[in-house]
Amino acid sequence: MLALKHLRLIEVLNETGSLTRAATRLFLTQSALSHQLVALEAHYGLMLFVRARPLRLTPAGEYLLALAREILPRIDTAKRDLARLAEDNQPGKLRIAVECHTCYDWLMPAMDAYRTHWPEVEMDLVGGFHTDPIALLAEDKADLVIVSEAQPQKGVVFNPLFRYEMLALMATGHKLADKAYLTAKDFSHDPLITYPAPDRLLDLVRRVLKPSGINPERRHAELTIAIVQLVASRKGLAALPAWAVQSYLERGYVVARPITKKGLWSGLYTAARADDAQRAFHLDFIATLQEQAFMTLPGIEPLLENEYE
Amino acid sequence: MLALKHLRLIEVLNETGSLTRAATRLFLTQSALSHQLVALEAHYGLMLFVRARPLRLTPAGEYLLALAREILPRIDTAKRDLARLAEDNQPGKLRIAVECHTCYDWLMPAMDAYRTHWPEVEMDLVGGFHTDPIALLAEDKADLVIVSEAQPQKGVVFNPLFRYEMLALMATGHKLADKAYLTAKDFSHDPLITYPAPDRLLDLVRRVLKPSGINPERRHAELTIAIVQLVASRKGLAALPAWAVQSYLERGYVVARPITKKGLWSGLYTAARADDAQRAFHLDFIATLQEQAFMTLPGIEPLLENEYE
DNA sequence: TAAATTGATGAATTAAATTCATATATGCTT
DNA sequence: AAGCATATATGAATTTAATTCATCAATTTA
Repeated sequence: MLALKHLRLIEVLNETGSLTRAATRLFLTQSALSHQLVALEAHYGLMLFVRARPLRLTPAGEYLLALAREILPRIDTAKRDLARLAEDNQPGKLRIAVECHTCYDWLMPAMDAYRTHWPEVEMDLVGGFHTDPIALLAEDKADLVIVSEAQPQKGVVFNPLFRYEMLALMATGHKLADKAYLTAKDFSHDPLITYPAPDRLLDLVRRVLKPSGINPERRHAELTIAIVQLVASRKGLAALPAWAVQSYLERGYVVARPITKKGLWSGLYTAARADDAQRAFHLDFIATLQEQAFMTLPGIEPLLENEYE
Repeated sequence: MLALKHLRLIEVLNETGSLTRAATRLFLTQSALSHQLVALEAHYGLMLFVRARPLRLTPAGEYLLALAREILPRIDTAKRDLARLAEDNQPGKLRIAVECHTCYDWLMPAMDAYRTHWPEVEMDLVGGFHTDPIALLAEDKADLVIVSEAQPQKGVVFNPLFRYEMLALMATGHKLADKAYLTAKDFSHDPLITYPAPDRLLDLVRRVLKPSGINPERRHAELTIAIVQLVASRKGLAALPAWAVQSYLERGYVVARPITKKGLWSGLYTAARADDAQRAFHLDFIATLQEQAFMTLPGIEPLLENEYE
């Protein structure tokens, strides 16, 4: 009894305040965590969390949280050190190319966290836009690319990061705001405000508008905040990841609606050369990206299976 | 991967130098530990132990040993603290009565170790000899008794500690030393040197000599070393636990032989009042006794099942 | 007040760990 | 160097533990 998984549970449960959200972060079900928690509490005859929403720690729980914060980083460091020992000590390189504009928001903190763990790995961002970013791998101009589709390709390994919902943005009081969700046709009257990227990379255009033969007038902006500002100023509609606009929605700057009845969900993957893809420094970067994403981005979901180290 | 059990394995394996001995200490089979070790090594693509006898740590193994020594005591302390939190904070009392003379050898270090973990528990040794030590529990003169037999009794809970072999001791060159093992008849000619205890507590007499109707002349000594000295001086035979005489055998003072073909094996148990027996401070004392015994006494075996916390 | 979300729970399922049986390796003795 | 004793490795069978599934009860939100 009292295993590392219990310490992880307590740490995540304290952060999320909910078994359901903790389950997402730990790639397990709510039921699994409930069983774990109940078993641990029963074993010591103690309550660890007050059963209210959000879940709050009891003093005994606080004690274990302190233990977790002391022990787990030490264990994680040890795992990395072991992985390093197993490698042939040739330091790795991570030149990262990013397809999606919004990604920078969470990529930066992830890179920061990673740098402290792997100071010897040289990191770089490959700037500029590229029609085929995966080609950068073969050309040896990038070592890791973040893309929105895992198109199987020889010598390239993809790893799922997470999936998220794209929301349609409109000005408050826009007539479309009366609808529960938008369809392709709803986009035909207003200009569409997007990042300056080819249609291929715009999920809304590629997967919803183009199949319906709808091609609205365009207007471009470089930054998320600029797009939101244009929408709020009734210059048109936009489609952005839910996690990128959450804060603007809360403040009431704009209104968001799902796209199509089921919602428009996109995924993100990493792509890398096959030989790099199994090295420890590389796998740990992916793990860090995910951890950071699930920690900071609201409403994202796991994408396929994932192993927690 | 990399769980606390792996750290325990590495710690014990480093101490014992052998999977077989480590398995005894951890109440598992050699096979289980071999699988654990191989799995861990395979996961990180590293060797942790050099496969020679005795098993020796590789640098990666040393790293994990250091980790184990850092982490495990912290975890063990936390377990005790949790148990303490669950109790109603009423400190426990441990008045200990011991039936067997030799037991003091390992009881003292165990009590020392325990005292550092549970400073608030008042410990005492109940001196003198008692015809029925278990009665001391009901009389409230002792809280824990170490006995050699678990005679079911109402209100008394027994816990197995370990089993060990009793060896017959004789002077070097004694004619019985030619035999591979001794039988009851072999004890009829020489005096029998024992602790000053009633026959009921002498396993050799109770289980081997008495059933055969053999009753040799007696001679008593208080201390193990005195008994060994008398045997070496050809004053008679003795029967003592293998772990109590190992060092004398190694130095060639006396010779030891098994008693009966299968060997004469005895067990040790703790006995306590039922209400005490499930309290954390009490269970942890038993765990400490066992840990100390398996750590210091050679040739002892587990007795029935046991849960490692 | 209804609807939605969340946690709890027993049973079924799946996965993991351990044992068993046995082969292979190592070290010691003669 | 051969044989013996002891230790480790390993695949398969078994057991045990953990997770999921399906649902209910409780709580919060609309």
